Amino acid sequence: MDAARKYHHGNLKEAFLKAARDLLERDGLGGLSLRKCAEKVGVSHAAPKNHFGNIAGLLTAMVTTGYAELAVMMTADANTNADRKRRRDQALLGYVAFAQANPALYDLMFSRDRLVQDDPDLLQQVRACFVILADCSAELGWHHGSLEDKAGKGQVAMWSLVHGYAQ
Amino acid sequence: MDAARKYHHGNLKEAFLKAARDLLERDGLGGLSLRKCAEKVGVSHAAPKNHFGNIAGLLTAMVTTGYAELAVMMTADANTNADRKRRRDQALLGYVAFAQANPALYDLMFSRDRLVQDDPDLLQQVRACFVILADCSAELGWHHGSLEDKAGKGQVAMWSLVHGYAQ
DNA sequence: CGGAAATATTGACACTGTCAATATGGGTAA
DNA sequence: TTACCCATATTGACAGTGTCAATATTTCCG
Repeated sequence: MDAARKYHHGNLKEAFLKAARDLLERDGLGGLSLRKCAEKVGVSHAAPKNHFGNIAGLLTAMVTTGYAELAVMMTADANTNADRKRRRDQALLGYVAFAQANPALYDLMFSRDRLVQDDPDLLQQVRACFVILADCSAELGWHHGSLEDKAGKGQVAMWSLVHGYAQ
Repeated sequence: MDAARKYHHGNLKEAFLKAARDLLERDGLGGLSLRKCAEKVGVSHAAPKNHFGNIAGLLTAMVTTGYAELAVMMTADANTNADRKRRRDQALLGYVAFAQANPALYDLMFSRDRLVQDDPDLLQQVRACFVILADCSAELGWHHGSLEDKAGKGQVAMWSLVHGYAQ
């Protein structure tokens, strides 16, 4: 059976994520609703219940893919033979580029409410992005002070800077 | 006539702002609605229309008062005879203290949607807070480079740092 | 082949923001 | 004082939302 036509109507989960992403960037968060997604996909309004539970689940899943894409954009040069400084610049520029390319999604990624904050998949992707930024700050000589400083304040400061700049 | 009993039911605008603030911190942004505010104040559900237009207007007015309070907390020591470093620390600590004391409101203050971004009162209060942070960064010797750097990058970096830390 | 489980639909419900029409009362000019 | 105007508040209605229970449909597997 075609992987895109599993079950009754295909891979509804990914279809919903794509529809939600389109609606988000086109009409903003205010123009995004479960029912509009369902109509766009061509299923009934209660279909997403099985896959996401509630709208927070859908938004959380979408944001999780956003963090995955962010990590990709920050590590585009990771496997090239560019030097460390070049890779660090790529990471920071990739971060800002992602925020500019997906403004509505980026805002949603930092929305306290509306998301399932303790979702395991979400936390995993967030940590992955944090690690990348951690490597950046480690290469900047910000790790003066204790090891705890290096593992904490440095990366927090790095994320704060680039996040504030992007915002 | 008593200032608190103007018109039919008193100063409804401030009453709504207070009710909205209470609901926001108690139940979060998801538990805040125009109708709940109206019920809490004791008026009909369409009463806020005259004062705020729509819910974005109410949230914007509430956020505007939030920025005003933030400025107050950042300048608590402004008129004392504390030295510059002391005042700068107070500003940054006041910023973080405000964010911790009003988490839901603080999140809302950085919400792109839901607010009327070009509201004149809001912009004025935001600029006031920005100026305070600008003074902080100016005292830190971050103004290397051109004057434009001093007036731009420095303050942006300062706000980014403290905002990211608070978040 | 047949039951079990996953998946999707239907219908309903409470709740939301918004609007038009209407009512109410204060301020003010005659 | 009186009559009018306008700011303010209420009522009723509407479309849209998320969510749930009950039901139907399809796929999977023994």
